[in-house]
Amino acid sequence: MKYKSIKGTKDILPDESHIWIEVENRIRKVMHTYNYKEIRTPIFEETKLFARGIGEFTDIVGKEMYTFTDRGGDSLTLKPEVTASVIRAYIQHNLGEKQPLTKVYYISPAFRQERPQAGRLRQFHQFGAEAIGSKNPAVDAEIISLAANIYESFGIRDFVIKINSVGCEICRNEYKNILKKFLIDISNKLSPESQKRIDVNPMRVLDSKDENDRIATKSAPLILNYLCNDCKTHFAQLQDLLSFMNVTFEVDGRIVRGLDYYTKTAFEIISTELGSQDALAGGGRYDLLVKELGGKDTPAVGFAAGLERLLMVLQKQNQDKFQAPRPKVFIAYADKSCEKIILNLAQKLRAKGVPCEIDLLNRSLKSQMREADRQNSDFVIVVGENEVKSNRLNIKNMKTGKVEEIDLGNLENYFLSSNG
RNA sequence: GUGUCCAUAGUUCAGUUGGUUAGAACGCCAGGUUGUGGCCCUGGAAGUCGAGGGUUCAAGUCCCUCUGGACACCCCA
Repeated sequence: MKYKSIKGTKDILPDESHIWIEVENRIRKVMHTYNYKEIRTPIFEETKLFARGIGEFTDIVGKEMYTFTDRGGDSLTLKPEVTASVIRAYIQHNLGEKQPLTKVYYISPAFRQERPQAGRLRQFHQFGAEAIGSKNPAVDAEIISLAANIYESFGIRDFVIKINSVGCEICRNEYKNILKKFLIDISNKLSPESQKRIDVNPMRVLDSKDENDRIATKSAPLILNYLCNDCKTHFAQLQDLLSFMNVTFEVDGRIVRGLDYYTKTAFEIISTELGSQDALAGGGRYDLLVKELGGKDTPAVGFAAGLERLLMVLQKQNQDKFQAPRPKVFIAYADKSCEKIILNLAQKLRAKGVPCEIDLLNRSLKSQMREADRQNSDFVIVVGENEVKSNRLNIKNMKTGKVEEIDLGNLENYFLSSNG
């Protein structure tokens, strides 16, 4: 085997592509019930866009981006997440001038150069939504409910919604200093990894998976107790609204998002079914990003979710059987001389939108029947001398085994009526 | 980037302390007398044993390097 797909990438083969198509369509359907419209942005952007948008010192920008120089000497990057691109498009096309609130969603590949593991690929797929233009906590609530609704629409119930507020520029910085002091005092009890993080990103220490870190930070100050009045009210209102909307959630003061641009609301949807990579979706409010990227000061909320992780949960729960496309009719020939006739019949049916298949390998009738069975087609028509002479066709129902005889002229009608 | 385990037909796997032409199941192909699938029966095709190097009379089996995969850390979707 000479050529192989790149490490951490996967082919979606014909046997499974229909599942992706169906899942994507269902996601679209829920998005549309909330009146979000699809936006499609290029898979690569100027490197600076992500460095600026996501944050120079995040892991994503620091070590995970697929960055290259094109022949013109420009530094380009395969998008590691989609929000920055969406906001770029929002600003570039002045979407905010057309209407005060822009509600968009996306289903898109994303790229990060990490070591692959369960639920993590180098090219993976995200779906998500962004509502740009309102600071109303009702939008936060809508985004969270939208994300949750997508999972529910697939019959998935084994997930937990965790929400937090990471404050704004003012109260977060004050809190960070208080937290730093606390962490420095107990730093000898922390893991080496966490010790390094005290300066760079102290809030991340609270989110550590290390058992000892968890114990050591049990009495750590949580940001929820240090929010300014504005952030505090916003968070209280959000909880109130979610309760009114019958969205079940947990408040978790330790949630920190990996991207720098979040303000106020941060949330995660965690699967209780998956392994180590159990985050189905994450999101929150990012009131500073639009301005940061050169637009007007515009508040926004959004979420991003992993398509592969949704598929993993679906597979684990064996929730849904997605039907693959299949031919309704298989038209076989009894002998090769009838090939032209079956081509013609297939042509007629296809023109009417009836999916059908014929043999293209000069196979025996037995083989054709086997093929029809394997293709899971509903009906088989065998064309031979008899049919040509009588102008009548036998239609075999493959489920019941019964055969019905019709006039050749009624062929299309037969499949367009209740049988079709 | 770090760690652990792994790599043999299309797929899932056997393959003894190194020893002849590397096996099975499923799948695939063809048949089982006239023009009808599934079940069953018979036969067939199919492997550079991940790649490269080394040890040996002899390597799928032992050693090294690389590549890829699985899982975990880090981080995230």
